[in-house]
Amino acid sequence: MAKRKPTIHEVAHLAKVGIGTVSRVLNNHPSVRTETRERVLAAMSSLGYSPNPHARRVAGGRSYTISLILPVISTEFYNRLLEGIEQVLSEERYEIALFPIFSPLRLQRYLESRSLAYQTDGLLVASQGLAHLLPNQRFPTERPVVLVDAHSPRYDSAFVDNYLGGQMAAQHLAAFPGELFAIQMQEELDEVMRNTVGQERVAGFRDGLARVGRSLPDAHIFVSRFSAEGGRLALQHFMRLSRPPYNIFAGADLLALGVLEEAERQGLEIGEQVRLLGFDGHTWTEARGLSTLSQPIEEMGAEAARMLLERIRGYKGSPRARRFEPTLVVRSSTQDHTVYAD
Amino acid sequence: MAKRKPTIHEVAHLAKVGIGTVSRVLNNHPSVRTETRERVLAAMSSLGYSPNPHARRVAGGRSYTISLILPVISTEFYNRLLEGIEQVLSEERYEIALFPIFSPLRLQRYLESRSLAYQTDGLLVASQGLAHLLPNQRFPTERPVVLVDAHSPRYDSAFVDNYLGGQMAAQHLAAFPGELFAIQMQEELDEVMRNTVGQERVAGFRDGLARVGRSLPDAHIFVSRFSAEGGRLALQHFMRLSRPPYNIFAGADLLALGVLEEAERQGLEIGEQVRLLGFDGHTWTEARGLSTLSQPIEEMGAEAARMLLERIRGYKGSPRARRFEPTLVVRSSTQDHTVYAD
DNA sequence: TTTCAGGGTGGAAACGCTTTCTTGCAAAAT
DNA sequence: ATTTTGCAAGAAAGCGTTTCCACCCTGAAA
Repeated sequence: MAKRKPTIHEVAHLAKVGIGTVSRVLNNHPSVRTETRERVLAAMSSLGYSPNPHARRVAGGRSYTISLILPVISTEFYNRLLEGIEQVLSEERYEIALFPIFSPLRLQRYLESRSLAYQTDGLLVASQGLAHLLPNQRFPTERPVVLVDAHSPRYDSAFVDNYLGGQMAAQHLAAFPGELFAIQMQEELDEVMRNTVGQERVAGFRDGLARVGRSLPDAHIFVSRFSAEGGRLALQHFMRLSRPPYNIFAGADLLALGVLEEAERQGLEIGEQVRLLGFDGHTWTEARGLSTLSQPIEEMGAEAARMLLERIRGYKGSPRARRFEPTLVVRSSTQDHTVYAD
Repeated sequence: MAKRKPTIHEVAHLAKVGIGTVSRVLNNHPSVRTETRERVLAAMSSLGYSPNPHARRVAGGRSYTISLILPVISTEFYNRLLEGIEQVLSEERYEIALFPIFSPLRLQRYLESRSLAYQTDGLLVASQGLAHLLPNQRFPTERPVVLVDAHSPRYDSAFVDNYLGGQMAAQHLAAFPGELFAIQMQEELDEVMRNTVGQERVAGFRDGLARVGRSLPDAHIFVSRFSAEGGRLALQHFMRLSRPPYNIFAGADLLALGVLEEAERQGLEIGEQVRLLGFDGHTWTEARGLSTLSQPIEEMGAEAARMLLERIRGYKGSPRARRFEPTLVVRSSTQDHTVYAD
């Protein structure tokens, strides 16, 4: 029992070819006849074979695995990001090893050079404040590093312009009658987990409002942890401050969800007494009729993955920064039925 | 540039020994003379040598890595669990590869037999409903599997008795005057993410109350997502139902934190008008004076890790179940200053 | 018909280690 | 003095891959 995993030799034997040919099939080498390739692939799947990444690394210098370091907050966002990354990498038969940052301590472990995180072919880092923590702002590795949803002059990066998103929110919401409000994601207390995304979005909102002659009083900004319940508390808070209609920019779709829930509880009509704009563009927003600033999360992840692959393959240029812009998606939560001068 | 890393051969040559001896030094093999060992160590540090982990894994036939599959909810709990597991494994030169379940889709990928998760020496699975999803309730691997914070007759497991914890909460809180309330963690809608922990705790609470002749009306159970804000909403809800004092069993410390925050906002005194008992025993509860049912999370993780190591080393016995019990920690949140008959 | 090019393939060597086998040698036992 | 024991350490055989070289074809060019 406990039969060992099949090796390339067993595949070769079953397919009646040499091990060299099996290896060529594994690596998509062009000079393998289609008929041979198929026989080998059939043998592989019949044996349940998968190559040993460590042996690949020893022999060829590549393990066909990359590391993704990411925080464990805001899971829907990271889930989509992962999806985008995986899309690109799986086409190239790359695997992803995840390094979720559960705590500052755990992060420190990841940053030690002997960590498993550095034993792969490259690093994808999805954490804002992370680069700033490192000595010389560099990760302790010779292998390529690409930042995603973050920015640094040292490394390739792909990120969304959150400030711009805030401005777009301002432009959209300022057109409606009624007072303006914002819900901002609380910044983590810990330096290590620092995440300024919420700040950037609200700053853009405030500045965007200023540009059209409106101002956002500090009292109209509700700071909340990242949860739907936070959105509910925010609406309760706003209701104590003033009367409808409320024009609310929620710093994230999840916060907006709480506003929707609480509005329903309070009997406020969405699109009339409460105009609500989220941020993220998660799929469920469509069903809920929630207007939102849609981020191209998957594309951002895919682009980061592509840049990393290029680096792994030897590209040596200076760091590239790919900026993505959110898109305003208007739904019923900011489309009321009354008509006013336009 | 990029001079190649020194290998075991160069170390052996410099220290004037064979490569076998260098390897023995690396692996703390006892039969190396102290004098020889020191010569080898000196050679290593003078060359800046560090062993190639991939080569070790290929040659040794082991990956010196185990997989930990876990959900990404309730991060403090899992952080502590990880800590306990790592404690044991790092002593044995083992690394942990994490497989966080971000979504049902991602879980399905982990369960496919060709996943990276199965490229390691063993599996540690910290997810309640997971075993039930599998064909024949077995993971598609010949490697050893141990469940932690979960239970199944098929595999070794280490878990905390949540129902008992609920009963202990009942016994403690029923002694105080005033009405009784509970906050229960919402079950995930998704079958895959199913987590009955919240249910078990509240069920124990209800049954424990029944035993002493008290009952817990359904209206006194507030079901909330897992967030501090959920606790705040819960207290608001209870305040609408009845007057102080409130005796509240929060299904998790994080929910209790929200109750603390909201009580402060509402001017209710903890320990007097609000008696509050959490569940988990996280470290911050001490500073906040929160009574709680402390779970031996680290020990549970450590025990699971030990069982897995034994299996990896060839232990063949039938599945073992290790049950842990929570401990009641009484602090000021359930120690009021008034005196009544005891 | 012969020569040549080049695609397709098998197998040996290499990657950097661990592990087993073997030998050398000194101390203990006969 | 001879045999036995056991520890230390070198040599060599793997581990599961990639890569390179040599060889065999087949078909086009001469």
